[in-house]
Amino acid sequence: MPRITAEHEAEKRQHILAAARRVFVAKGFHKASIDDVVAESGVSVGAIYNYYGGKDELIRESILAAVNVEADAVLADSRFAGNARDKMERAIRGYYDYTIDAPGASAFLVQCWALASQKPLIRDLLVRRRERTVTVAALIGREAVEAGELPPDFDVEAMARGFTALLDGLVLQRVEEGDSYRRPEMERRALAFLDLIAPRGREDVRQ
Amino acid sequence: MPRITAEHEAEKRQHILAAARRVFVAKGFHKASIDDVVAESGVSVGAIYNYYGGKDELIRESILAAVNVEADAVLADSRFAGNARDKMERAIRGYYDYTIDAPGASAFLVQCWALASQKPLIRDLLVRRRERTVTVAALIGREAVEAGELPPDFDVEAMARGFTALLDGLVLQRVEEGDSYRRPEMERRALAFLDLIAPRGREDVRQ
DNA sequence: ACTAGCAGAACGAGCGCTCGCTTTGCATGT
DNA sequence: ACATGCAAAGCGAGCGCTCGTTCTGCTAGT
Repeated sequence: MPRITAEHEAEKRQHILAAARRVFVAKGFHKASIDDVVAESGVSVGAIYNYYGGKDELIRESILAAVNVEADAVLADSRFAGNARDKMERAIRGYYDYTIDAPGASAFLVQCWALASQKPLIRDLLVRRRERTVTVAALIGREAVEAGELPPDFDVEAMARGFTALLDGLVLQRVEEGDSYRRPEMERRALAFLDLIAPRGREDVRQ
Repeated sequence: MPRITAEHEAEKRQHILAAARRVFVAKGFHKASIDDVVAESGVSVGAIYNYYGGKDELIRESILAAVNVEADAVLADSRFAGNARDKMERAIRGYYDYTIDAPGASAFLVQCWALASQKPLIRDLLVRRRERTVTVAALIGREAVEAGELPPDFDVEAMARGFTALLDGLVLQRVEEGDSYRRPEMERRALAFLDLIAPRGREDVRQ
């Protein structure tokens, strides 16, 4: 006779995981201790080990959750209609919302990249994350080629990967800037690039 | 009566630091232990503590050295002559040489970014590193504006920061790709972007 | 003989995790 | 309605281990 329903269990797991995430953001994966999670969550050590196998599992689960949230956001935004320029702009704003503006999201991601060198499992997670965003960017690029907004022999795949590099690079700048970060200024960095590629209000850029 | 000369001392410091760097790359700053540095360098714990104040100092010094090496490379390349496109291309290739291709350089940098959230001192180092590369990129951009290769009201500063974001984003992709990394393919990602901005062999792109 | 330089044993702090005990609240018998 | 039993859930002191750092004694150059 279980005293807590499955839904209660899921809630508690969520509670612990959220606390762990906050600790990871504040201290980094390695410096964060289980005691920190205890203090942040208000749940005892023993209880935490009832719900999760250990620190490693907390790390893995928190990364998985973060990547999935981001993926949902990307997919939702990719259904947006418009020309390539509009779509790109929307993709950029979506990225800002979920990965740069969201509290701790950038700091958390950077921790993940640091772990990726040592833990192949986490590296794979990040690779899959990238493939997803590259896919969306490439889709937009191919549409632009078909619409004549880009030359037909244009290397869409390479451009798409370069574009995601730009977005991730802004995550790093977000971390570097810390409290002095201001979103409008940072948005301009991606949009200035967009202006070079497809200036606002122009349909056919070349040919 | 010192039995080793100052030059010998500098050599030994270098030897220890190089070993420490290799360990940091392989295991990350936190997982790396002094014992690992002992094993890698062949120098005993006691000796290491004769030359360095502790692990933190080893970390700080190794970061400082890495940033300085990179800075020298950037400055050397910025003296190159040519149009904006050629300069950008050269800057990209220089970045590949020193920060993406060089063994462990990417993995090391990513570790630094992860530390930056927790250690303001390291964050400052990275910020100064960025200002340097942004300065070079902005210089090229301003020249392009003056030469009529870019419109006069173009936001050079924002573009320069976006450009460094792109380069740093490729560092992350380098880490994600691990052994499957191939330089030519990755070069195309930055160059495809360049093609959008200033196609090869065209002097005046707009107006 | 003396001391700079080095080696590695020893130390203490801090960590993840276990384990035995306590608390909680539902199922059941009355 | 209430008391009782009992398993699930929670708790936190403590164990074992790793790590950064210190210390003590040895070696070898002068």
